[in-house]
Amino acid sequence: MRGVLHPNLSPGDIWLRRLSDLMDLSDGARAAVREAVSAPRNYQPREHIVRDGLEDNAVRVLLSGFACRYKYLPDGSRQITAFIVPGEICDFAFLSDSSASQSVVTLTQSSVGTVDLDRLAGIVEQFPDVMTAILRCAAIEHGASIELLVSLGGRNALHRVSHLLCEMHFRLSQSGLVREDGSFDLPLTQAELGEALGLSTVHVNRTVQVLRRLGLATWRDKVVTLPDPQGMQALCSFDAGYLQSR
Amino acid sequence: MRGVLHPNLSPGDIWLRRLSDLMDLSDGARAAVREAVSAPRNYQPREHIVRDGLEDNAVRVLLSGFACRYKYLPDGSRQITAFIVPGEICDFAFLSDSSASQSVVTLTQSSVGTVDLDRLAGIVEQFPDVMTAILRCAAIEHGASIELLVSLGGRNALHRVSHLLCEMHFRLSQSGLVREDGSFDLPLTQAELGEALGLSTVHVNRTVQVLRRLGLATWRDKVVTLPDPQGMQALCSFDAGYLQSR
DNA sequence: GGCCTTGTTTAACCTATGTGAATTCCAGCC
DNA sequence: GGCTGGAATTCACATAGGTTAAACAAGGCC
Repeated sequence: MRGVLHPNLSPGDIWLRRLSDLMDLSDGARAAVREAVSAPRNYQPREHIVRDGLEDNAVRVLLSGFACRYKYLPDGSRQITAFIVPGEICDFAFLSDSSASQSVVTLTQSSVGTVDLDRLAGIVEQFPDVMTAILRCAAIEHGASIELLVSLGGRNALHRVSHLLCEMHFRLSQSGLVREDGSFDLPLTQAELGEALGLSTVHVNRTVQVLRRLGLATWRDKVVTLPDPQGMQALCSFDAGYLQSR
Repeated sequence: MRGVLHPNLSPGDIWLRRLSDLMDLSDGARAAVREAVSAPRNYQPREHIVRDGLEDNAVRVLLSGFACRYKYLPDGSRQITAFIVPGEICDFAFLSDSSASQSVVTLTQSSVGTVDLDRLAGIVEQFPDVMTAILRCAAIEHGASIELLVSLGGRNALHRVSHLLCEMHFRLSQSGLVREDGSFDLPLTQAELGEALGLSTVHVNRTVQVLRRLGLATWRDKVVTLPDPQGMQALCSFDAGYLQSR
């Protein structure tokens, strides 16, 4: 039956889509990429995908669900450093076998595909554009960290929250996960948002309510709607440049 | 006279030292790297090395002096995202012609060497280890951003300041810029420290004084001394892992 | 239907850090 | 030897956001 019911669907498609957005890829490269992604493995919510940056010679791509990267602080609290949405690479340590030990954990039920590192090396050798695309992923990921750093260092709570909502809106729309009416699933708790934005749960809540009162955002049952995306972006001076390839 | 007075000194040496620390390089690779670095160009304090991420096909390496990378916030204030010390690459945008527009500006009189991108491509092709070393630089740089992000999101003022001092101590010692007695030049103003750590100048000052009273750090005339590095590291749970290659 | 559990919301109070404005310090300079 | 300008320091006061705890809502489960 393999391939009969979904002759054109493969787990690697979502990653392929992401890479193709960042770099024009030849048909050969496209085929190689999509075939390189393994059968997905499923994860429960709060299950670790990567622990302390320890790897096993594979690139992991989130195929569905929601995850985050984080580091622990000495007092036991957790600083979330990035949210990971479908189509994105979970951890870029493979690029340099670096030792910056972050962990990656799911926030919802998720599925993850893996690409064997040796196999990827072969693909990259044959199709250098794939390496370019991956480096662009890494650069965007770095750009997003920097933007979060800027939020933490220089923006107040209202701007932090709205900037993050704008970012998620943009990223999820890239992956085709924003609905017609502008709403999208954001399966985070307010506590988790706080762990990323350096805010207490209570204050995240206060801030979300301000956005509601301003008519700029609603967030109920894990669904966010931005009725006035322009106004939202204006509020926090959001500019998606850092999420795009030039 | 060229080469006579300093037969073994070349502007590229400091970069070579850095790359060699991160990756064992063959003699051929070493020679290629050191010869690839152009004659240094000098910069005055507060002069831009890179503006808005705009490039001109060259990698820039800080050879001497002190610089920082930053982004402006909408209110005109500046968030410093990284300090750059001698031997480090000013901007990694060349790796992916990314569009995350940061600027790099000197903090002191500095000299900068450039490596032509085409030439670097040739070197990398012949000596892939050089690429590995550069990717490790990039990973460490990313690790440092993440650590700053963690500081801003989760550490109080005292921990932020001491963590940064520990980091500078470590990085400068890697470049051989820490003296026997443990002191090192830190040519920043307290205002600039605040722009990196998300603190007001006044509060940076208060915090430095606490460190002085604790006997953990002195900072006078742009010279920092950490009389008790262990104690300092313990105070802020500093772990240099993120600054090293595994 | 009652009862956990997890997440959101509200309220009262507290504190780390910001702000604005002097003041002091010091290095260069005329 | 006084003047100037940037940096460090001090002081008085303001506030954004943290903390603790309690109330509330809703989904799963026996």
